[in-house]
Amino acid sequence: MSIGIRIALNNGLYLKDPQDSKLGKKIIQHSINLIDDFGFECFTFKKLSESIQCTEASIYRYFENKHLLLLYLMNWYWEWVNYLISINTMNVNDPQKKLKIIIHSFVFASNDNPVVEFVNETKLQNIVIAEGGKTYHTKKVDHENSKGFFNSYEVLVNSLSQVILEINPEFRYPYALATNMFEMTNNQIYFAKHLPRLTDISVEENEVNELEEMLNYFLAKLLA
Amino acid sequence: MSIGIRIALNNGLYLKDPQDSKLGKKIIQHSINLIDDFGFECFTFKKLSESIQCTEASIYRYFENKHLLLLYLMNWYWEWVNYLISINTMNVNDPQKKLKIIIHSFVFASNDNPVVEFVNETKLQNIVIAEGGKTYHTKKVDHENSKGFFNSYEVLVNSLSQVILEINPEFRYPYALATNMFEMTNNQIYFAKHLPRLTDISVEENEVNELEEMLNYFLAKLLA
DNA sequence: AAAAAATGATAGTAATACTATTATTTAAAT
DNA sequence: ATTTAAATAATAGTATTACTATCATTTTTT
Repeated sequence: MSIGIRIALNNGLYLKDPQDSKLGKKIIQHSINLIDDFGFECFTFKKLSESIQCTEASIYRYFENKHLLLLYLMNWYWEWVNYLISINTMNVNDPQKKLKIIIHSFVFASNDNPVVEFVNETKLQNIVIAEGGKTYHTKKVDHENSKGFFNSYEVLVNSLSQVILEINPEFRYPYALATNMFEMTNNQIYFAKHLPRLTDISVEENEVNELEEMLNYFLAKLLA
Repeated sequence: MSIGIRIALNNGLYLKDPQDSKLGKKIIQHSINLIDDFGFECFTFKKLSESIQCTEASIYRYFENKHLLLLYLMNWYWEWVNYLISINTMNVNDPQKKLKIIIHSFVFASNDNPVVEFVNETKLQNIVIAEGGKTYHTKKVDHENSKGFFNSYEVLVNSLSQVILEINPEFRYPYALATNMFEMTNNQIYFAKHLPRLTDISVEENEVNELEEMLNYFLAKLLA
């Protein structure tokens, strides 16, 4: 019955694949709602179980803890953006065009037609913006990295860095620049909403045109 | 007996000024050690009180909770960098030179001679890098911003953005660029240490020369 | 020496982050 | 359709966290 794609994720992220069951999908759906509404600190498996109307123990059969659930959501997002980029740049050869498409893909990732019915991409992007950094700012980062929990992000960064080098093979910091474009996107949207003195752009109602323009402006100067 | 400067901080950050007493200074000193060693998530006032050999209740007389203590430390850092920048750029008129000095000041903030004996600047910078974002990625950010808890960061960003405009008055995003230089600094140091595929630079033993070079490279291109 | 301020000692509570066990329901295989 | 297996519910329990409260004692200031 389901028409959507299935996002392939590192299976060390979960104990039981949430995409395989009704309850699993509800866990993803409701956790996205709750984290978006109340923030990751306030989010608990108890509240999630109340929201879903299941028991706490059932959730623990899918995810070891809330940190890994967040990392699962981040991986979902990274894979989703990878997917958008790959379908949008298919058959595009001009690297300048590719660059513009990549930027557009991740800046507007939340506006694209949702492909998986239990994931609200808009809310997911809000979570990436507000909570994403917490997945790797942990003492466990090295251990989790060794398990490949950040591979999807690295793939994303790698795609962008390749295009950067196609445009300017002399550019000395393709990975740093690629990473920075992603991080800057999240930061600037967040600052526009909460600490506006730290940015020049405004983001009203998730209208991110100004941000896209700024990223293109930065990249044009850097890669000239 | 104390020779150092006294860092002036927003008094809403604490219940009782830790700079005013022996115990207060110990709280700052030991919290820096503990957060650096074990991470902010593992850090509790219980562990802090054991480390200091005081009671938990005493710590609560200084700080409402560990989040505000972290925000206090961040503010300390921002003020410290503001101080470094202002003394290092005193009597410097050439904006290009000022820019270089500002960059050097915050990239090497931890290497400067410590001025306050109970604050280990190297460890504090590690905390800023690894935990800093957690201070504003909270549901309370708007409320705390309205109390001025991010003013010191805004002052920092403002100083840099003014120099950016002096160099290139046409540059369209001075605040975003300034903010991004600070955020990028922290991110790239962190990635070099933990997720090296996300960057091009290496940082061994807090040796950040490559980072400084990269920031200058980015800024030169952007402000040309 | 008296008063005020700071800290210690102790206790207690609600919430968090789990783990464990057994019962019941649902789905799959034969 | 029946048996078996898998998933979930129901319930209970524990150690830790993040506090708050009270009163005694020590230290500092006047």
